[in-house]
Amino acid sequence: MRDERGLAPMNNLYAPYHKDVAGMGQSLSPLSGSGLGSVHGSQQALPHYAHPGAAMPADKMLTPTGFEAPHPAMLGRHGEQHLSAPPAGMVPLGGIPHPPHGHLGAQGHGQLLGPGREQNPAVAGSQAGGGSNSGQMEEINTKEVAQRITTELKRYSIPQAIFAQRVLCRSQGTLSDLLRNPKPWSKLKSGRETFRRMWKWLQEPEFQRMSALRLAGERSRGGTGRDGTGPAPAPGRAGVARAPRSRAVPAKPAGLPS
DNA sequence: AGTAATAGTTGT
DNA sequence: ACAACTATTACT
Repeated sequence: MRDERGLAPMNNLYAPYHKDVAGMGQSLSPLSGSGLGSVHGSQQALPHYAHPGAAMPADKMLTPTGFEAPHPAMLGRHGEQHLSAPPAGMVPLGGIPHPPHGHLGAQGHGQLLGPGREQNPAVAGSQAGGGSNSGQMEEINTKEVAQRITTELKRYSIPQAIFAQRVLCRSQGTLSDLLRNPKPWSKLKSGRETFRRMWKWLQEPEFQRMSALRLAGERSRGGTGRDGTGPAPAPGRAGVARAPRSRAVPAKPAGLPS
């Protein structure tokens, strides 16, 4: 019985467009009054992606004017081990983004992290006081990130295996371990990459997050009946040759290996 | 049955 | 030594 948080398993698809999970408990953003509200509601203050001058009208949101390169799922899932300095100047990276709307407490009771092995410097809570560190990533509070990822995954019913493979390019076991036993940033060496990806994912807008999941995990079973993922005569290795820039949702690149 | 968690092992 | 993978087990 180690169940935490009363999750309402009403959502099957990772679609952000949850009608409104009203009745779900408190995890739902309170402001979801307007249909679109819910989408951004979850997003804690979106940093506007640092866009000076150019405002980002809603109708233009499809064009990620800000970043398109730093995408794990987009860059192919092969060699990723080496992170080459992420595009600087984007996410504000702040201590811990506590959602202003407060959907925190999703669980209701205390965190499950308690046990003991927590040597994390009390970094959390550095939110007040103009902590906006614009600039590159500083240290990520792995504990917090892990917690948030766990929550979000549950919220959308995204299996670890999917998230791990699609977004982090890791295996399920690895993710599970990382989420349950996050090592302090200072103690991480190369594992930072993975956490960075998680962080990055959290920072993305809904549709983009889902895109990442769907991009690589296009596993439609039946449904429209048309999808080249069926037979897939062994794509072999490459096959990741998609257009560099797709307008609006890239749709589906191709079947997914693995 | 599906998903999450753990163990044990391997590669860098 | 760290990070991650696979396989296995446990739980829902």
